[in-house]
Amino acid sequence: MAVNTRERVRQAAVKLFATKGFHGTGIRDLAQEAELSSASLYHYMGTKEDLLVAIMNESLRRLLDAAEQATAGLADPVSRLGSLVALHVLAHAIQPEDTRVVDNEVHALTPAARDGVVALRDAYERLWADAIEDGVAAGVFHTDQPSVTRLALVEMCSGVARWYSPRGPLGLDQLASHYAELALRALGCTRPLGSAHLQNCREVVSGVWRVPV
Amino acid sequence: MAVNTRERVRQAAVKLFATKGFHGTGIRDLAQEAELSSASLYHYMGTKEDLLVAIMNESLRRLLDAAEQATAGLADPVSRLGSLVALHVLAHAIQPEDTRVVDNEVHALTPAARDGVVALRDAYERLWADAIEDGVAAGVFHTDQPSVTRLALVEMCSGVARWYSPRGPLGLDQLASHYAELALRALGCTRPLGSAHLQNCREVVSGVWRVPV
Amino acid sequence: MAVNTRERVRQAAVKLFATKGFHGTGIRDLAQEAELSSASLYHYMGTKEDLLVAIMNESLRRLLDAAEQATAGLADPVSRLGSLVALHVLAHAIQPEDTRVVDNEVHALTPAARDGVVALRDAYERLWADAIEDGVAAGVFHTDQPSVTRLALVEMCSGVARWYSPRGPLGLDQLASHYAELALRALGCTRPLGSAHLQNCREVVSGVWRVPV
Amino acid sequence: MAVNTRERVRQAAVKLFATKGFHGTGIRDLAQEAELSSASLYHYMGTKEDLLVAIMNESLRRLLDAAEQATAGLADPVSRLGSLVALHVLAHAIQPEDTRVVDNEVHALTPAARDGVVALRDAYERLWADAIEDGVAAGVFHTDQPSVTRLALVEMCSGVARWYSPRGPLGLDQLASHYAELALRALGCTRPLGSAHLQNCREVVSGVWRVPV
DNA sequence: CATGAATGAGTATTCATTCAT
DNA sequence: GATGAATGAATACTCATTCAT
Repeated sequence: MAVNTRERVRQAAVKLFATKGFHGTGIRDLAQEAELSSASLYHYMGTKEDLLVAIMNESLRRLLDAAEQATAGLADPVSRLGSLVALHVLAHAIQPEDTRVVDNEVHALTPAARDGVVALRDAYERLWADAIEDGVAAGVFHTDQPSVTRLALVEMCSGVARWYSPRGPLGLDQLASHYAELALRALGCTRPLGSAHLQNCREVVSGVWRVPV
Repeated sequence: MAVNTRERVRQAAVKLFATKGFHGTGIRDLAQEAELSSASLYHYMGTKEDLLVAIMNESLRRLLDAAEQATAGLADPVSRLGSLVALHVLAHAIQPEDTRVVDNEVHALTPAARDGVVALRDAYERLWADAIEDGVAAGVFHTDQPSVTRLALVEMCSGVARWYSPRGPLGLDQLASHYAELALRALGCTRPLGSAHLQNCREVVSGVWRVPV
Repeated sequence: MAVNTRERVRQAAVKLFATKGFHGTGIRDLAQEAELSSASLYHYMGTKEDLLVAIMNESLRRLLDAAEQATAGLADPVSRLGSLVALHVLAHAIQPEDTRVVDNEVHALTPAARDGVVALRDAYERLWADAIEDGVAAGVFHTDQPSVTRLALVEMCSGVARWYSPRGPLGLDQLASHYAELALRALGCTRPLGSAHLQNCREVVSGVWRVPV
Repeated sequence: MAVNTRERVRQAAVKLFATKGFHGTGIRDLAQEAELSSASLYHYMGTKEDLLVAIMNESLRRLLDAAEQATAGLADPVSRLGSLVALHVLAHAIQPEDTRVVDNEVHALTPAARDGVVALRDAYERLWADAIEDGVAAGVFHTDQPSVTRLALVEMCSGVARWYSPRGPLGLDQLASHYAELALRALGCTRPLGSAHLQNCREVVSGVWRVPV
């Protein structure tokens, strides 16, 4: 019971923080969404900011874990970067609210909390940076500003959380492979992402977020 | 004098809305930033939301005007899309705060105000969509999901407002041409944006935002 | 407990609205009078205007109920009008604050709320109008402007709330019968109100306002 | 010019204080109604309360003057009381806003200012009290509570300001003589007010308020 | 004469949070 | 577990008033 309630609170918070922003969400909004009194809410959370920090850390932790799983054992930079893109896109497509909270509400964090979030984010982006740098070194990627390119590609993929709808005509597979193609092309690479890698990403996502994908 | 004060209020609002969000910015924060008492603030604005609406509409209006100027008379889809990318990137690099407000605070708008903002945004994206569709029809761009591609590219370029610093090593020219290259490559086009078009974009930006670029 | 507190808030509001007017009464005055913090006040009320509306509707509702009870079954216009006068005067003498709020603060109401109050008021005055018209038709009252006369008499009786003090020399019985005499005389009727009817009014008042009279 | 403007400010204040109450009327409302900037307002008045005090004192002063003129030289209590009633009613019918301010906004006065207003009011009511007491002594009026009766009659007549409209079917003459009849009847006196006295009241009112009546 | 600018104190209302029950 | 009650501090915004120009 308690576990479920705690989860309901978390989901209410994710939904509202994503929709109205952290500062735009009142504790009473949260209570209503979670179908609890506002006093009861405090059995399942610390402060409002604790809730935000937990959401952000968990979301980023999962993304990082998933990215590590998806690229574990991949030597080829094209496969690695393509997998990172596909995974990122899939994650943002199936968890758009969590993602938007992570992307948009950093400013609401206390400096201390922000440091932890930024550290996770940096670790995650390191995976992208390594893949790109390795690809450039291997001559399969072509860019004279690898960092700028990395930032551009990550932002491109994160944007998915702002518009993708599972009820639209575009399937997750198409979406992910389309983005992988865009990214690899932008890196000057014509080879597409192998469908085995895409399939692998789906499985990782499915496991990490415990959702059928 | 009054004109200057009004402008100071606007700039304070842009800075704080971009940094702390609309709901995270108090009227007292605004007053302090504008070096006014909070009561005096109300000589220069309507409500806090009026200020937000004005900022958003002006910013989008300028972006749309600039985009129309930059592409006016360009028949070639490659030049048009490249110019849109360069212009978008330049605008986001020199006005990152305005831009972040427009991108992140739509949720804080009243439905009525939101409609106006969305209409401007749609008009702007129409320019991108036309350029991409024309390029595909002309066989110079290759994508089987033009709308998705458009969204991906716009998001990629908007991301600039979140990390670019004019004090960093990367110049505006390099930035813009790099993004134009990424975008054109992603569209399966190897031809780069001509430097004359880039120069034209700089001039348009310089005129519309009245800033030397 | 909660019920008592709610009632305490209501009484504080009645007292202050009557004494200083609705707009002259601050939420802090209310809180102080009710011995609550101003934030706590909002557990027991909606807005300040909600409080005013509730006070007005309840007061008028009671007056209307009492008037209907006091005249129920009375066929004789002299008894009916005399009873209405006595009842009105008694109500205004024992509830002067509620009454003054109803009489003086209509201008502070939102149009929507005003409509409801005016409807109750009209229903109440209808009772007076009927009694007067019936008396004129029966030849026991003499006035060629029944509506004007009704307004004059109601205002005359309402005035009691502005000056009567239970600590003064005049008892409630004397007060009520004196006004009944004034009213009946003004209507050209020499027959006084029977003491049984006066007694009946006292009982109705006592029941409706739950106060020994 | 200045004199006219000052008068315009006074009239704006009377209108708004009567309609929305003193505390419900803002200095900006006043400025708008007087077609002046709120700063300019202060050339023509002291504080907002000064304006209220002036309005009240002038209104009461005029009423007192008029009452003294109307009854000067009248020995007969019936004529005196009838004239007071007629005059009061006429004054309230043609100056309903001034009157409502006087009647309803006493609570908004500082104690010091209130004393002056109450003194004028007492002097005025003294005229009524004398006429009633003289009539009782002379055996033409019959009431065992002269003070209560006086209060009742004054309130009855003041009520006119709350409902009378010059655009309605009832003329001023009819109104005044109807009220005189009601009052005299209530005092147990069957003799009506002579039409010469009514005419005299009209002339006094016309002179004191400088309005054709 | 007139007013734009300015403000300290005030407005009603909501905030996140605690705690006794 | 759950919540009604409670509140100090904050919210956006308005007040009556002054004053330099």
